[in-house]
Amino acid sequence: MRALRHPKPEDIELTRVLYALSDPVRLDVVRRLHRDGEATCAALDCGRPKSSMSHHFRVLRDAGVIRTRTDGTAHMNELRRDDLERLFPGVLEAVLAVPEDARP
Amino acid sequence: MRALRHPKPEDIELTRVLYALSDPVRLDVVRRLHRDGEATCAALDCGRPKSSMSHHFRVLRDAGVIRTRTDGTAHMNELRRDDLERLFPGVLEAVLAVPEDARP
DNA sequence: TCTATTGTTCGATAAATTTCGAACTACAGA
DNA sequence: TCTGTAGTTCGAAATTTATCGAACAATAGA
Repeated sequence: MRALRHPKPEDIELTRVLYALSDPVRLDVVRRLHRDGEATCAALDCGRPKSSMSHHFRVLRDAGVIRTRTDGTAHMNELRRDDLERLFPGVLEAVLAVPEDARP
Repeated sequence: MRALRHPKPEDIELTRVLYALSDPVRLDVVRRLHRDGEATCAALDCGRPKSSMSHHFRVLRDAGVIRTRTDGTAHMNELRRDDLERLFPGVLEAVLAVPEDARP
């Protein structure tokens, strides 16, 4: 697989992070990573085809929201809590604290 | 002028709020409203034509981020801090706390 | 080595968004 | 009433995004 690009902390932009979090599918992924700590792409599929999910993972990765490491043939994803908290204190925390059912 | 639609608190969605905040122009508007308390559309133009700004105000209004009241021929805008804080505690606060220059 | 399993990448299509000028509405004031 | 000011709405064009199937790449295991 081609190397997965992860932006350096200095290159993470707030508007981009907010955009990445503004999609229901991606927010769901982020919430599950928050709950489970980390998970493979397969474990996070939201009923969509792999290519669609791959797109969403890329948006999250490019925005700096998640970090993906290779583990065999699987890709293990986790939140970049450390970087995000340092750059935008409280933002991710507050978003994750919102009850999931608030609205579809 | 046609009545400006403001979603009821129960209809405000997190993903929509995040989306509204994910645009540089709109985030700038929100930051200025935070700093100045309230402002007319004219006072908030970001060098763009009125029709473009009007579009952004509508996105913010439809998402539930701002409230617009008519004051003569002017439209006075303010953040819906109360509603947002009750629905999504800390989200707006955290976003507004991020230094403006963080990144273009 | 052959075969699954995992994901990514490539097109292509459909749907949303952004942007802007022009036309229009509403109110205030001379 | 006539004029100016403040914003919205209407198209239309240009970007961007989302989605999905199909093809491809990489690793693990039999």
